[in-house]
Amino acid sequence: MEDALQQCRSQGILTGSKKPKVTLEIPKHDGQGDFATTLALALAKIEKKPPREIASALISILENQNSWIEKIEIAGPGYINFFLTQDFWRQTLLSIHEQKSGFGKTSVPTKEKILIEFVSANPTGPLHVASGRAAALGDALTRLLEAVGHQVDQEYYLNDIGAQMKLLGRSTYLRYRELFGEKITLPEGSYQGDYIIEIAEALKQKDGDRYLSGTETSHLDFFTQYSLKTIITWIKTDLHDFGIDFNTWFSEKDLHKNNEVPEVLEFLKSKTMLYEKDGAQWVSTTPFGDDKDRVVVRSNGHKTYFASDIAYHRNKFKRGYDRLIDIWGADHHGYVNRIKAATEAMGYESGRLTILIHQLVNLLRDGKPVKMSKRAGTFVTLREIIEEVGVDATRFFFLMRRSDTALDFDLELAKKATNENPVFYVQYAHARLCSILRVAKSQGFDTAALIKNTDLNTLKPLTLPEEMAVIRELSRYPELIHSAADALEPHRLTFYLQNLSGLLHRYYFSCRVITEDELLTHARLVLITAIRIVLQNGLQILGISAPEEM
RNA sequence: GCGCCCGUAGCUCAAUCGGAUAGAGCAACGGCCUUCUAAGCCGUAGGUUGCAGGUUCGAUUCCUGCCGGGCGCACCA
Repeated sequence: MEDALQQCRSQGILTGSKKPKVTLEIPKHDGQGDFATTLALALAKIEKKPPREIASALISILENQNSWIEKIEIAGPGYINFFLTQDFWRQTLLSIHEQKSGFGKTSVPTKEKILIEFVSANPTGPLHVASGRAAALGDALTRLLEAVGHQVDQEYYLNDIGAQMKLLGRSTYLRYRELFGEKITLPEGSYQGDYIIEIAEALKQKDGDRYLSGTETSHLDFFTQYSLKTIITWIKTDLHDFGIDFNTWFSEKDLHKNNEVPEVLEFLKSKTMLYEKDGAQWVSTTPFGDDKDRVVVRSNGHKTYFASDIAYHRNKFKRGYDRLIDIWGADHHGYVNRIKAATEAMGYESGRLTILIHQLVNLLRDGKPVKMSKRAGTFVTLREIIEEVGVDATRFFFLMRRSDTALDFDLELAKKATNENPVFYVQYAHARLCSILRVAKSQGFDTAALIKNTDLNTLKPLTLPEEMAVIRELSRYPELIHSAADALEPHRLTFYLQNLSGLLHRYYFSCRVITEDELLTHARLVLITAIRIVLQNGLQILGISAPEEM
């Protein structure tokens, strides 16, 4: 297109100098070609000529230039619609079989080194639903970004120090005493879930009554560390069973141990981004878009949580990452501006930190909201959900919506979900393909050999509109992966897979793959194995299995 | 009060950088299994894209105001 525009200008047909961006899109409706461009519309203003006139000038250059082009039409106000030959589409099947699991991924080895931090729930209890959404999102994003050539590490930030930790230790300690018949009252803000009793019980089994004597203070640290260790193990196990193993578990305690918080404050001071007021130390975040400057050291000498957060982000950058992605729940969105401002104050480009906000999950049971509170212990855990619903369905469910819309997760619905859960629709499409392949094999077809001997000629029997529709959708896959990765929106992939599955089911219904006609059967086997590859590739990115039978 | 996110079919959601006639699933209604898996397919119905302006060839998309919902606004962690 760009060449055509250039030629028009050098031949004096068009006279403008500005060059609009040339984009190709896939039209929504039949009869509008395989690809279309709005270039003539965009040029109309620059050239001061009617768009249709510009379009016909462009077409005169474009015609007969490319053997894939069947015909070109001008439509509506000045769209240029391209109709491509069937060979063009068939040829994408060859490239799918050539690239296999690499189809849709870029061949460029490493573009950027990215650290994606997600879940990072406080280790004061088992993971619950909202963390599951973050987990599914972060994990799918990781593979999406890897598919387009980035190197991605996954990190979990552990808030393993501070007041919450003390409270956790205290809660376990009191439950422990309770197990020996003592009457206790849990203070305001304690963790009251049954899992605390579970931890205390395990300790009683292991060590008996040895912590009954002595003061609470003398045992508190032990109880804190013991509870913490137990809970971290739970969290790791739950995530592992959900299909996620983080590259690093970053401890806030280590951050303090290594003196990084005071260091970052010194660093900010050296950049004149730190000042003292009212006995406290403040970071200048306002010049970078924050509403107000923020306190990092309180007048009582205590460093705020925000101070550790700044130090943590500096630590990430210093480890050599080009880009950081944080995934936070909507309940933390108020912190986006300040942490972005703080990283800018340290001198890091704002574009290098992306904070992705996901809206909260409304857990429903029979359509009624389940009130959840970690402290009161009334929450549904991620484990409970994956045990009841299954990993595949849970992940798919979490990834079906754009991250910035609230997600209703009805447990009863998800549990009985056979009809209503779309993951089955996609997985069934895959299983169906496998089933055809099994039958083909039993009838003596060697699909692998057929694929090896495929070329444009052997694909000629593929002529039906249903077949072209599927192939067109397959060819769209690499571009879809790129745009989903750029936008950090894995949900686009779930929609794509549902759509592709729909095309397959429709094709299955209207055409038989295995027929008397051997050449046709060959071509169709090549087609369905290509569909299978794309379904597998897509499901792999989402972290969902592709079953061969259902 | 201020800030961020969302308002699209009865419900849950899409809509490729501002593009053509706004699409799926579920629910409803009517059809399709002597055939490679009916966890499937086909058809019908369903809309003033919250409201009102603005920007332009063109707006679900961008801007302003309003209405409604969610979340957040500490020298807390």
